[in-house]
Amino acid sequence: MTTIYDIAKKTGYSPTTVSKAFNNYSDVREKTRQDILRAAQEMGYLPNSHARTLTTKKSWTIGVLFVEETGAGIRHPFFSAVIESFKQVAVAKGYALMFISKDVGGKQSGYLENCRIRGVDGVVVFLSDYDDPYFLELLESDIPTVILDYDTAQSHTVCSDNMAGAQLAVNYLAALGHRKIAHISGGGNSFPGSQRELGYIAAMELQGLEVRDGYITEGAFFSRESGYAAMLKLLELADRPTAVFASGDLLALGAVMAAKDKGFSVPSDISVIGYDDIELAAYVSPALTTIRQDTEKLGTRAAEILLASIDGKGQAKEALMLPVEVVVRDSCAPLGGQ
Amino acid sequence: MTTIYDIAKKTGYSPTTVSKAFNNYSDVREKTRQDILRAAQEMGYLPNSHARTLTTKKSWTIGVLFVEETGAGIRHPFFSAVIESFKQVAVAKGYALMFISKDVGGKQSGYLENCRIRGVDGVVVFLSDYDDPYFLELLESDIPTVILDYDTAQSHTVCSDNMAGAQLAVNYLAALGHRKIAHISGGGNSFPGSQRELGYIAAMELQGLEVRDGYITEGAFFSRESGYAAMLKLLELADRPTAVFASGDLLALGAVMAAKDKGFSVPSDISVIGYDDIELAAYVSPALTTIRQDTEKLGTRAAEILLASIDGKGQAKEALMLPVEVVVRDSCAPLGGQ
DNA sequence: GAAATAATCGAAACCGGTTTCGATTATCAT
DNA sequence: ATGATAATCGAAACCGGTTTCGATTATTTC
Repeated sequence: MTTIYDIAKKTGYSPTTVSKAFNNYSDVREKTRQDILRAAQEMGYLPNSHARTLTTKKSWTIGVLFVEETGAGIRHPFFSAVIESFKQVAVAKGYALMFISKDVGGKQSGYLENCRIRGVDGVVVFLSDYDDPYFLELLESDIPTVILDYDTAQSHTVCSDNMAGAQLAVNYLAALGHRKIAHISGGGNSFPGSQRELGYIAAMELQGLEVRDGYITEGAFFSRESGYAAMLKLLELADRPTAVFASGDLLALGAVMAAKDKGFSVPSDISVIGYDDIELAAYVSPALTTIRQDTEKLGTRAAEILLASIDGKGQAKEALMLPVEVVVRDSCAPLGGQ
Repeated sequence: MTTIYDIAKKTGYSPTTVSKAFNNYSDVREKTRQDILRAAQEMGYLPNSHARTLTTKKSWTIGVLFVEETGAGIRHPFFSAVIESFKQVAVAKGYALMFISKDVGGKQSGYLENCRIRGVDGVVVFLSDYDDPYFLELLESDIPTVILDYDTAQSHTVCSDNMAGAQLAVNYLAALGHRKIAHISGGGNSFPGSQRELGYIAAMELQGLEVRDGYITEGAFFSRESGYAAMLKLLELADRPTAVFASGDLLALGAVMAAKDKGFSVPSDISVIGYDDIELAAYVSPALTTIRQDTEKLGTRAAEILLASIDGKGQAKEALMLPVEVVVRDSCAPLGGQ
C-alpha cells in the first residue's frame, strides 16, 4: 500500500503538501497539485479511510439497525425495500452502510456501544421492537438518528400516516356497503400496529359503525400464520364480519387462506384489505386490495433527513409523515353484490 | 471519548500496559489488569476501531457486493435470505458487514478501490452480472473473496447445483407425463441461468425429449415481467408446450399470470415449475411447485469459507455445491389428467 | 548470598493520515 | 529600493491505538 509519505518521497514535496493537494487546499499551486496527483495515479495510491477517520472524526459510514429478533431481518420485503432506497441516496453522498448488531463476537454489548466503537456518523433505525433497552440507550445518546415507523420527539422519524391509512381502509370498505368490519391487528407493541388499530377505531366511529365484540383480533409479528389464526376466530363469531381490515399484507394473506380453507370465498363472502402493498400482493389470488406505503420515498426521505442532521443542519427533530393510498385489486367486493 | 491514555493517567500505568491489559498479554499481572479494567468500566471506555485497524491492518469488517444494476438490490428475496444467514455467522465471529458500492459520492471508483480504501478483511460477492470489469478487477486481487452463484477457480465459490436442479425439474415434469416441456431462462449472462439452461437441455436429452423450436425463451433479470412476456411467446407457438420450467420463481409467477390472462388454467392446461422457492411461492395461487435452494446453508457455508480464508486457512480455492430438492405444490399436474 | 531466571512494566516507534502555524519566497505598491 | 502583502510550502503535533525490546524488580536455584 502506498501512502502519502511514499508520494512525498517520490515527488520531493512534504507529506503535508501531498495531503493538502488531495484535499484541495488553496495554498498549493496548480503545478504542484498536478505533480502529486500524477504520482499518486502512477503509484496506485488509495487513501486509508481508517487513518483519515482517526484524525477527522468522520467515518463516512452510517450504521443500520435492522430487525434481528424475529429472525426475519433483512428478509422482510417491506423493510428491505426501504433500506435499499435509503442506501442509494446515502451512497450518492459518499457514505457506506454498515450493519450494527448488538452482540458481536458472542459478547452482548448493545447497539450504542458498537456504534461508538465503529465510529458511525449516524444511524438509521428499523426495528420491530422499540422497547428494546439497547435501542433506548441509543436513543438517549447524541448520535444522529432517524427512525422508521416510529414516533418519538427524541429523534428524527419517518413513517407513513398509519392512522390515515387505516381510515382509508375502513372508509373504502364502508363505501362498498360493509358495516360489519373487523380488524386483525399487527400484535404486541409495534407502533404502526397500534396506530392502525387506533385509526380503525376512529374511522369506525366516524362512519357510525359499531366495533362489535371480538372484532379486534390480535395477530403477532404481522405474520401470515397469525393472520390465519386470527381469521379463524373471526369466522367463528356468531355475528360474523363481512369485511376484514388486516394490519399487514402477510396477515391479510393468512386471513384469505383461512377463509378459503373454511369454505368462504374472497371477496364474494368476505372482503379482505391489507396494508403495505408488498410485492407479492399483486400476484396472489385474489390479488390483494391494500394500502400502499411509498417505500421508496420513505427510504430516500429518511436518508436525506439523517444526512442533514449529520451535517448539523436543523437541530429540531423532524417528524415526517408520508401519505398512503389505497390500491384497489380483487380482494374486496360490495356487500351482497358480485 | 476516553482513550487508553486517560485510563493510563487515572490508574498510573502506562498506555502500553493498558493496551496489553485489554489484549490479554501474559506480561501484565492479574491485579493490574483488574485495576485497569475497573477504571475502563468506570470511565466508560470504548476502543476506537479505526485506531486499532490502523496498526493491526485488521478491520473486522466484511464487504458485501450486492446486485446494484437491476435496481432490485437488497430487495430480491433470494439474495437477501442468503445474506441474512451469512450475516449471522459473520457477526458471531466478530465481523460487521458493510455494503461496498462502485460509485461512492458520485465518483466511479469501482469495487476493489473501495474495498482497499475501507480496508475490508474479505468480501462476499453476490452479483447478477459477473462480467462487470470492476468485479473482475476485484477477482484478480489478493482480497479474500467468496462468490455466490458463480463458478471460477480464482475464488472460493458457493452455489447450488443448478444443473442438477434443472434436471430435477425436467424429470419431475416428465414423470407427470409431459413431453412438450419448454424453458424460460433467466436471461443474459447470469451463471445460474445458463447452468439451469444447460441442465434443462441435458435432461431433455436424457429423457429422450425434443427441445422444439422456440422452446427456450429468454427472460431478463429473472423478473416477473420478463416471465410474463416469455410465457406469451410460448403460448403463441403452434406447437404449444404443456409444461414450462422457469429458471426462477418470479419468472414462473409472471408465466402463470400470462397463462391466466390468456385464458389458460394452471396447472390443468399448462404446468409451471419455478426455481428458488422464495417465500411467496407458497402463498400464490396456485401455490408454486419449485426447486428449493437451501438459502440458509448457502449463506452460512459461504461465511464459514470466507472467514477461514481470511484466517489464512486452506489456500486452495473451495468450490462448494449444495444439493437442491423439488418442492411439490399445486402448479404442476399430470398431462391430460387432473 | 550470588547468579540465573521469571515476572512485570514502560519508552519509543509506528500505523497513515490532517491541521495549525510559522518560514520562505515571490509579487506588489510606493 | 523598500516595506507590505500574497503565495507556497513544511515542521511538528496530533488522532488512539499496538508492539518490540529493554529495564527493573521479584523469585528461584544452587
